[in-house]
Amino acid sequence: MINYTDELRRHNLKATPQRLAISNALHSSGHINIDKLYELMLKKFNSISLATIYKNINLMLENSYIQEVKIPQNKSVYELTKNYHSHLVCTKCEEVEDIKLNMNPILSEVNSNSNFEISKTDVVLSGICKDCQ
Amino acid sequence: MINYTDELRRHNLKATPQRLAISNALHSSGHINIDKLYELMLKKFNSISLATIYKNINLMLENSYIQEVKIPQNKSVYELTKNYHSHLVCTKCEEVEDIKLNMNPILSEVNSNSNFEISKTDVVLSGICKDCQ
DNA sequence: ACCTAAAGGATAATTTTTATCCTTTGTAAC
DNA sequence: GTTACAAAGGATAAAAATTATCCTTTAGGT
Repeated sequence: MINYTDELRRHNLKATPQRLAISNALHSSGHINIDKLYELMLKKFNSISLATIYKNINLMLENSYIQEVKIPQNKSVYELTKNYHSHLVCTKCEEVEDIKLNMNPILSEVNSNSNFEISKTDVVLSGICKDCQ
Repeated sequence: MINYTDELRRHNLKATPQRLAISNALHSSGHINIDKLYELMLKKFNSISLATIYKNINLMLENSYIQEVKIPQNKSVYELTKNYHSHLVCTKCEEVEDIKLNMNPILSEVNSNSNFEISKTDVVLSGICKDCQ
């Protein structure tokens, strides 16, 4: 149970109990979608409003406290902002895991093929995870 | 104005005027979201229903006639199914373009780092396109 | 030309997300 | 520790996005 008070404040977010709980849910799940997050939060705060979830997710996104990961053929999941990484998605159990990949080969390939100035790369690799094989 | 009758039938889709028009809109725009597609279609069929757009997009996706591309911080766009490729998204003009990239460096990196069996890769590179620089 | 399953249009219903409004609370200043 | 106030939470309405329903029309095989 990590205390995210300072981390929230560093992103200009007041450290409310709901936000601390959301932070911990994101941390322990790694990646979670809105519905599952709401379910989890209801266990801690039996009267938390779905609007609170949405308002916080949006504010946390704006302040770069969290990131959205768009999953092919599925709902978006959210994660605490970390160093740059890519994602592996298991199409069977739907788990999402982080993976650090070297983007240089791709970036240099784009440079030589086009005049595009890349500022961000989003890579999602789908397949079957170790446990599901 | 390409005739997509056969191509539709090859994907078990009846060649209706609406579907032929959607096919051409996808072809000429390259990538388009639901709203813009609906706008375009209204110009051809002044009484086309938005439900028709949704029903067709979903059926075309199921039959792999088209593909969805999830754009970071934006709405999904749709494209006619083509050979595998990645996407460049301009964060200024929002245009999406295809780019052929060699995924082998990434795939072999995943192989050596994990036991994940990759079946699909989705790569979206965001930045500023040639025209917007 | 005929038949029938499938598609289109209109619209209702659902689902998802955002806005509103009032009460409560985190936090900075004293 | 108290106070003050902007900001956050909860309840709920509203809006936006997507899907379902139902009846009419039509594509495409016979």
